[in-house]
Amino acid sequence: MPDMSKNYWLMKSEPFKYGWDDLVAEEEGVWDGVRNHSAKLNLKAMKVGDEAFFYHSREGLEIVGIAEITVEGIPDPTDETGKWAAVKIKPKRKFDHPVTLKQIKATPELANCELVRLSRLSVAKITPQEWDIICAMAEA
DNA sequence: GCCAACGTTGGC
DNA sequence: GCCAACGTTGGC
Repeated sequence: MPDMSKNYWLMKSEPFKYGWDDLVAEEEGVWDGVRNHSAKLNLKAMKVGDEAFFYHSREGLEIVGIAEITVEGIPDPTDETGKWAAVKIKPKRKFDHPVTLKQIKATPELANCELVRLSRLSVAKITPQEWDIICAMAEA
């Protein structure tokens, strides 16, 4: 069951740039480099304790695990203008069975999620219902 | 590698 | 303030 007291997200990364294994190796990573205003709004809305799916884009095309927000609302260290935001995350759980984009698209309840609708958005919001469904798929 | 979707830029 | 051109992202 999803915890209604927190928000759920999906963060995309290209595994050859920064993948799940890199986050695990670092133990805690800064999620920076976002240069999209919609994604920035999502980043700013994140709270410590929120959970996020970690999605591999371009290669893999699957949700590989869950990360947790450890620090919220920090300035993006890669940004000199001070306009962009970042958060820190840590790996929480790796999925036994990664959930692929294909599976998500084939699931009617998930067909309207931001990941599918706004394919270019690097930080997407996930509803508690969608969260629940995807977690269940990762167990199967 | 191609192309669709979307954001940004710049001329008017 | 509009819109065409261009660049980037990301699925295929």
